[in-house]
Amino acid sequence: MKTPIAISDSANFYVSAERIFDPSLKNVPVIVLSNNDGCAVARSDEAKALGIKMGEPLHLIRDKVEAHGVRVFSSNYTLYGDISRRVVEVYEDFTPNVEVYSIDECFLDFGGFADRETHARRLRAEVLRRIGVPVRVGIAPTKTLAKCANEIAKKNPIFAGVLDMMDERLSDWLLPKVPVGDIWGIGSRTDAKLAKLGIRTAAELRAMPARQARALGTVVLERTVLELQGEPCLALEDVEPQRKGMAVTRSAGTPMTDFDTLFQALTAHATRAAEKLRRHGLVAGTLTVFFHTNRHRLDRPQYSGSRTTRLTPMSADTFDLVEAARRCAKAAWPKAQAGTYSFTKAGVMLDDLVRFEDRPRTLFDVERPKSAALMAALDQVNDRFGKKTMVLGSEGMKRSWQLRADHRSPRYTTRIEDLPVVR
DNA sequence: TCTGGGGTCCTAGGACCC
DNA sequence: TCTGGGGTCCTAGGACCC
Repeated sequence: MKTPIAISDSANFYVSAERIFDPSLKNVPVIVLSNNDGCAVARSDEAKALGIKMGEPLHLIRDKVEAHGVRVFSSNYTLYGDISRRVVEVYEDFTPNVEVYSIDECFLDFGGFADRETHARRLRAEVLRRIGVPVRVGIAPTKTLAKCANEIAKKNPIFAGVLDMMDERLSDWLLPKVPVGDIWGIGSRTDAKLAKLGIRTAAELRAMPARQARALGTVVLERTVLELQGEPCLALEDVEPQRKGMAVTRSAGTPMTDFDTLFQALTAHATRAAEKLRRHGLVAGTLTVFFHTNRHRLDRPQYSGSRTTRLTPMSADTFDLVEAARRCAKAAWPKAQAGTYSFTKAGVMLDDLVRFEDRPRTLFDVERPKSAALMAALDQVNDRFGKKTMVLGSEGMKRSWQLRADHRSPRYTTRIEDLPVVR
């Protein structure tokens, strides 16, 4: 039998977290707002019952909030992070392998337990007893099916928070009742495409040939179909991956119409981004700046600008990042139509992150990676080891050149004379 | 002058997730 | 008037190289 995978998620997590410390919040409508207090991002069941939607702007629900005495909170991510870690500790008592998927969701290796449902119910009771947060558990042979099971358990109180869908007869019976848009990985765009083909349920998507799925969407949709068929394409990742990028983005309180104002905002974002990098002990290899007009105002002229630049050397230095952001902003700024647009959102994104201690110590100017000498070196490597080989190992090398397989792979520094190690 | 195959790199943007 | 922020992965197209 295939290894059972469980996913456990907390119900209305931010609200549940707030309720731990304030019993007066029980059984009353509660919402938690997004960063700038703009939208409702978590709602208690009572708030949902009032028709408050996920992501709904606060200003559109003011009347409801006042009429029903909805308790409103700004988000407190420090608190939620702490609660989340404590919930994970409980999970770790119930399974050897935990993948922390998000602040309120974990995939759990449920292999080797004879009575999975009882095990899940015990886990559920223990999280509630020790932390005070209600969770729901879905179990299935693949992550996508486990998410389905979790979703079904969430919507149907009859399951009392646990659904084990390892038995195929059970998924055969349930998947026709799951709207295709509820499946993990199917967003609104794909949902619309599938609707045109008359595919409305998880069971119907499961029946789609993998090739057709790939043609209609991408490899992602193909994997979703295979996972629905019970073939695992997504492994349990129980080691925390090195993060690949980070971003600092904000909506502007007052729209920005001139370059200096935009650059002022971007300077603040780049400064915060540099601090964030250093806090995590990282340096970045790539910086991207973007800005765009208000997407909710289609009656006004729209513009979105973005520009990416390489940071050489890789850096977490505020000055370097601000300078790079300035270059990018200038390049993306709509000079010809200056004054036409008012920008309401801007951000700085950093990619190709590596730990500070792993940063390449450059002995030659990587601004000119295509210098004749480097190209000659690459050719020489290719001649020697065949076209496929580009990544040079690091054993016994003397630093002189930097080579890599592609722009995302790690860099290696070596001398042409010392090329024996090739992978 | 035209014709190529086989690559990498870079950029921009789409789609989805929580 | 006010409508989030921070991530991941994938694809396409052009520039450029030999």
